[in-house]
Amino acid sequence: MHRQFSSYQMPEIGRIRLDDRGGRADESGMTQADDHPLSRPSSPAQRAVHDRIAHDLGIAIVGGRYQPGDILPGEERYAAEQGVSRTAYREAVRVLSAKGLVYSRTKSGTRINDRLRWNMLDLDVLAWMFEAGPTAEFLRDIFELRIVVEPAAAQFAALRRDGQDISRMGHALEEMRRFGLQTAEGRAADQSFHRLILHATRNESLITLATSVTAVVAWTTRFARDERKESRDPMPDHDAVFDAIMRGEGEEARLKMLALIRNASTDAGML
Amino acid sequence: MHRQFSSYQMPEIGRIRLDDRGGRADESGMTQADDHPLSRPSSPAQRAVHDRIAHDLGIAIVGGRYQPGDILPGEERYAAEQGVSRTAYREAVRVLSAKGLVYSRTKSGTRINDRLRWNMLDLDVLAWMFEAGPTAEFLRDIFELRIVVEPAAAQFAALRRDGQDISRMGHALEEMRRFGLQTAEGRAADQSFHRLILHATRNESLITLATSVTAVVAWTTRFARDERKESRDPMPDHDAVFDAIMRGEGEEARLKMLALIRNASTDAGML
DNA sequence: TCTCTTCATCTAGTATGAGAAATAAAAATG
DNA sequence: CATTTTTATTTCTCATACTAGATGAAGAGA
Repeated sequence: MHRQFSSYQMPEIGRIRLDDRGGRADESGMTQADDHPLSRPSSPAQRAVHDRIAHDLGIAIVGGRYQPGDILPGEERYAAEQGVSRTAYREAVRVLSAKGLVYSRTKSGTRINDRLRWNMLDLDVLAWMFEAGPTAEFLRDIFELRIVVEPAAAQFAALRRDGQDISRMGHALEEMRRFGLQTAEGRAADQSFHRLILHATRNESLITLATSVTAVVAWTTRFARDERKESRDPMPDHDAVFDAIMRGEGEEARLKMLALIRNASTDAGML
Repeated sequence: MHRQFSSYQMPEIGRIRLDDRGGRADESGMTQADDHPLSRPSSPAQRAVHDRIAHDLGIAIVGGRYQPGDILPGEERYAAEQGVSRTAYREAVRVLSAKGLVYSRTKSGTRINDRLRWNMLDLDVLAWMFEAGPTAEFLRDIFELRIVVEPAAAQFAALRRDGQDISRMGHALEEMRRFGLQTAEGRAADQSFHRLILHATRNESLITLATSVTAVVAWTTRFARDERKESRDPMPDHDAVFDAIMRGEGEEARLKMLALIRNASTDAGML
């Protein structure tokens, strides 16, 4: 047999996942260049065992090494083979079950659920998909979702933003203009701008959804960056969105954001 | 002190939650009147202990009895007070953690996460919100999301549906027309129609999202039903959506679906 | 007095064994 | 052949012991 699932073969991406959980609260989109992804005060130096197991199994499942209908190894067996306790394994299975990936019954064992039951928008599931090697369909699905969600968010933001939202967005765009997307500060400002739009929608479920979607987009574009030397100047698109939101023009904000995403996606090679 | 969280005070709604997990696969939206919500073959007669604990704590959290930043009772203490084992309690906490509701650290205890980290689109979280007594903002958020998602789904469906999709949708509409929304068969046909549209989008993340949204909508309208004796005839709206999808007119399908939802929502008293 | 270090303490995490409950499959019964 | 009973297997639950790491307070040093 082979040795182990070993999630440590992809350290770069693996680390990204951790950034999203357990950071400090981040208030609401200030633009300080706090972008050290590793600046967490004191994460448990080595991940908990049950967490590592869930990670390994999660990748194996979304990566297709287990198919829907397959049954996971029994508790005794897995614990013995992997040298962990049944407790840790069971807790890992509970996590997977909570995300809809598997379903446990006595006597039958725990089976992989049908993909329709998977919680595709869960941040961990998305991260696992990404680590397992995202399929073209997966990426297409997410980018389509982005095209659905972000323009709608801009529309709601245009109708509900207050003065503070406007001023913060303006500040983010200023910084973005000043530093450019080649610098970390510039990219942080870009992220802030989009986060501020989300915040201005006053819709928590929309925020949750968009957070997942933009995470995948960020992971994707992080590697697609710098393919062409100089891509299109992003500022006019952003200014147009900001202008529409500021003036409270919902439909216009939606269309401008749609244009922004279309341009950004084609520049990144997607779409 | 009070006795226990006791999720059994709301039997009707509590049972709804169970229907979504662990049913048979359901292939893809056939119209047979299989709508007995209680027809599951052999669910564990009484729910697992860790599941009940997760349920109780989940409701307590989303219902605001614990605020973000609060810490849950320690393992020893909770186990002693509630008469369960530490194991069961820990597994429940793992579930909540997997859904983003809490975050555990040694010595600090497990704290309630900021709402931004909650997995608002998780079916269980949504169900708990609903059981805890959905706030007006929560319902507004979900209905807004529905208005964003379902028209977009119709648009994609119009571009990607195949002959089988069309024929199934047509059949569903026939049954819906035949039985009407006053009967269980008619409502099942209605659900099938919407599910078939989702299926035709060929986008799994969209399907996952819409599944959550429509679940909440269904729970809501289940109680708002029959307020007015005879509401508007739903068939013309449905026929219009179907027609646009059949002809492959994406933008038209989007607009017709938007109209359908608007009408249904106003009839149900929402919006 | 202040700062840094050390250390006791508290809590979640891991491990193990033993048994209960559920259920799929086999066997017995009509 | 249908139905019921038994059997075997697997998850589920509990109890207990121990580990590890974060926290805060006591103590040492400036």
